[in-house]
Amino acid sequence: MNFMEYNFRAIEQKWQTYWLENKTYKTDIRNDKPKFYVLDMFPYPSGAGLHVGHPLGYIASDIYSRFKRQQGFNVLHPMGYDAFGLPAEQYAIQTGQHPAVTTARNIARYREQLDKIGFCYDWDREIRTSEPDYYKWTQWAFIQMFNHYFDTTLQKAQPIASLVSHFETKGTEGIRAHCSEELSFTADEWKAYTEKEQQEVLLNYRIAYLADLKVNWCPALGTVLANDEVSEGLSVRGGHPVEQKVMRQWSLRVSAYANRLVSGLDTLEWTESLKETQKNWIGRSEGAEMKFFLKDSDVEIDIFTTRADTIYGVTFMVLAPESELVKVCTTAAQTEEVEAYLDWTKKRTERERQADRKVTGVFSGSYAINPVSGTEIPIWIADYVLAGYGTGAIMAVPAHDSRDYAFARHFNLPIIPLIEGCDVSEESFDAKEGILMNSGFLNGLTVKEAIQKTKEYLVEKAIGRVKVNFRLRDAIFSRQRYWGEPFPVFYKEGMPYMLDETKLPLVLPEVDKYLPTEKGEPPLGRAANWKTEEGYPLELSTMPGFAGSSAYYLRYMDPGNDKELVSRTANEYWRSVDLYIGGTEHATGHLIYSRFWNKFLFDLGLVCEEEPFRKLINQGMIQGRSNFVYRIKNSNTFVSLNLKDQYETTPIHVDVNIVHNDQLDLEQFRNWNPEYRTAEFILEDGKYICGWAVEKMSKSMYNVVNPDDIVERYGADTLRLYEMFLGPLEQSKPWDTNGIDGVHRFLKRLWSLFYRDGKSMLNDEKPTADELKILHKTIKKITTDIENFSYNTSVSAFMICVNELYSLKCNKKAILEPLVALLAPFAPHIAEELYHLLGNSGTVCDASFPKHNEEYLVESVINYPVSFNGKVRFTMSLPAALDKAEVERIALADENTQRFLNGAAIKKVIVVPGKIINIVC
RNA sequence: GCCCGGAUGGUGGAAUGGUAGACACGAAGGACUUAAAAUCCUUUGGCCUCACGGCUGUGCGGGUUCAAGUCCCGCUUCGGGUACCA
Repeated sequence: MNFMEYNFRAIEQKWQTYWLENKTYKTDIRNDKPKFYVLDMFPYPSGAGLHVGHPLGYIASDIYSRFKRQQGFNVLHPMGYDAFGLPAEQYAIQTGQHPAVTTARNIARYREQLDKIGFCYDWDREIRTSEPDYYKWTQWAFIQMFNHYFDTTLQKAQPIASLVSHFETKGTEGIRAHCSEELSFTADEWKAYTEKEQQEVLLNYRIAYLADLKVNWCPALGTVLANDEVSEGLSVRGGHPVEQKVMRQWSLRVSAYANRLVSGLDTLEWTESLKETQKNWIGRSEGAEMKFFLKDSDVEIDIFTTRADTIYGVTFMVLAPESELVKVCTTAAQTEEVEAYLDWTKKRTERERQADRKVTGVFSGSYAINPVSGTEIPIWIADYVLAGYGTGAIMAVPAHDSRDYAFARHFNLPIIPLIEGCDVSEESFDAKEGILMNSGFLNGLTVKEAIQKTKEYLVEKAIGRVKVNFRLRDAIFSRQRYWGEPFPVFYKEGMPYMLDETKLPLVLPEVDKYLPTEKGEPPLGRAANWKTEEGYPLELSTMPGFAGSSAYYLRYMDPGNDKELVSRTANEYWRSVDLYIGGTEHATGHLIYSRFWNKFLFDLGLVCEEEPFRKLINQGMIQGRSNFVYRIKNSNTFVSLNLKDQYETTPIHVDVNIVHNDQLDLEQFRNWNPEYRTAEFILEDGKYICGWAVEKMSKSMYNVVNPDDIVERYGADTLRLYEMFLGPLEQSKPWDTNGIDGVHRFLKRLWSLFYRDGKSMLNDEKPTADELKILHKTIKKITTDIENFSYNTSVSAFMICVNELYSLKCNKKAILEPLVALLAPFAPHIAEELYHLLGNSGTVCDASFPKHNEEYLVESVINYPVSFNGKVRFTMSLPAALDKAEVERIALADENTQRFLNGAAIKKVIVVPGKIINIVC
């Protein structure tokens, strides 16, 4: 097939068909090649389809995959769908349409859009989390978590059976297991427990466990949510209010892995900011746990503090309203007041509590004794102390903690400063610096020394211990929804049991409606025969969104395996993801859960790498760029941007797809909306220029750009190059179609080096030194740019290269052939066409990636800028071979130098060979 | 509040401490064309100058250096994350 001009539609269609028919992107284990695993965060297939923001990361990973393949790696680059989720279910509730139907339709649409962009995915490995043969392994992993506990000494998961045998011989003595609550019983007591009691005890240790928890309940969605699915008291999906509620729910003991989740970060090539986000979320803090005693009683109140050094400044204690000690500490006289306060706090939603930071609290009536100073201090109850963190009780040091300070001021409690020279008359002194005073044996020490000394003292006197606390909470794993993985769980006497693995997958049943039952049970309560063969009822909740995405990268290694999640052979070959590209929004959700899940499987010896994602790149968000027209008040007349100030106008969003380079297509505008059929315009220079603003990309702003439309108009290669040209990959930027003509022009110009006026321009002439220099400079630049994910500068390097070859009228195969191989990762369609035009067969995907030759890059002459006191005045060309002294001598002798010196004395001359000459005078 | 990023022409952006503004868009002028599109050529940070050329310039104020967009200190401001976490 010959093309008169760059006919991208025909070219792209031709090669997409070829790649499909020849299974160009099929991947298998190849022991003769090193592997490389490139992964995109798989999408949730929403009804809206892809907009131009979605492919940004996919294009970046595609370029890298193709690059690695051309360098001789066996590249695994799969794609699939995170197909369970709320939107399909909400849609089902409204329409009665089964979520599987909408999901399948959306996937088909996604696939069609993805195919048009020419990605090198191995679609034979596609997975969908909502397919039973996939979620079988999600259910299977859950069973393993149920059957294991976390040994805190070994810092790894162990079979629950070994815990049971320990209980049988020694009870809880010497148990080092991560648990919800510290238990204590003997072997005999254990044996005396009923089956039900034993099961209840074991739930306290299991990695997947059922417990009564204070959860985030979202009434509008009718389900509980994990902490990362709630932001500022509202659900992340939908923005509905969330309240706190105690419910019996499945949870994953993610917190057991907190230590390893923090330390593992050091082994990863992630950005510092992402590691920092995870560290903050996990929230490791080193401190001390300390025992206070209730006055005249042996009731013990444990507190956690990171400022053990401030012990002499404790002037009161505070309990969280939910603390079990509240009842114990409340005196008869205070009961009424305390109960009124508890009632009030219970009614407050999380959102109200966060929005309204008024100081509130109530005195319990009791006093505690400071274990170090022996001072008597009042015990208060206040909701600024959280039940879920530390021990739910604090020692308050108003002089050195701003929250305690506000509280002390409000209730007129004493404030004792402990740092020499600090001023606490207006605010607390929170900094961890200074010299201690008013602090008994700690006086004269620095804060750091005092913290250490206090910790030693606590241990010595047995009134406390060194403790590391984590902010990370266990992940709530139940959702009261339909469209998710069913739990492989049945109930016997109210206790949960796992289905036998041979019964997996437990397939999601049909229901008549996707709503809770009349009794308020989740939708699965509507399913007929939702019980085991033996008649035991099955779990009614389903798993959350992150369940299916937690181990999907493993499944891609061996997607068809019906015996195992992944075979040992496949896992040992592909190991872990070498490059993972996706958005930062998953920093505290998916990326924590996946790491946890993988570490658990690693502990069981089922996967060979402890960390799933070695290198991770976050592509920036593509924001919308909206266009506006300006309607003159009370008329149907629109005035162009630069004339609008002469009138009283209202800005109106206009569909960006009928605006080109900020110029409105008047005809399309009139047809866009019947209201504008009769619109009149006041133009500038015969054009209507629109205003613009950067906003979120959304339908209501009419700024959604569909990649299909871009492909239709310019071709996939232009879309790919343009998305990369837009700016640095990791930076957020607005989508702005202005400028796309530039990269399209580049491809046309490249084409014209090969083919012009209907005939081939190619020749076999020997390249000149200049041409070789252009080529090799480009090879070098592109190679380092790809390795640094600096794709925007790659595209400009290609433009420079083609512009230079164009002005040299270079149509030599010897230059153009390597150039095509170099461009192939970025613009595979045109590269494939040109590769064949050059007489090659097979696919450009296997053309080896060119290597630059430094010999061609040697400069013989250098254009030295000569500056005086750092200010450049003129340049001079000198042979590159000259050494420092010679350059200096020639430069000083130059008449220009004498002119700019103008008689001044030279103090110093700096010569950086190959760079610059600077004369100080 | 705390943590992490940014701030460079009309616009997107380039620049291992070494000629700021590469590359591209837009704009202006020109060639070709009946015209448009496409293509090609020229100019394009600001100010002064007929010109040669000069001055100025990377959010603000200091500093280090022969030399700072780049390093250090102090601010302003815009994003993102996170929060009564003791």
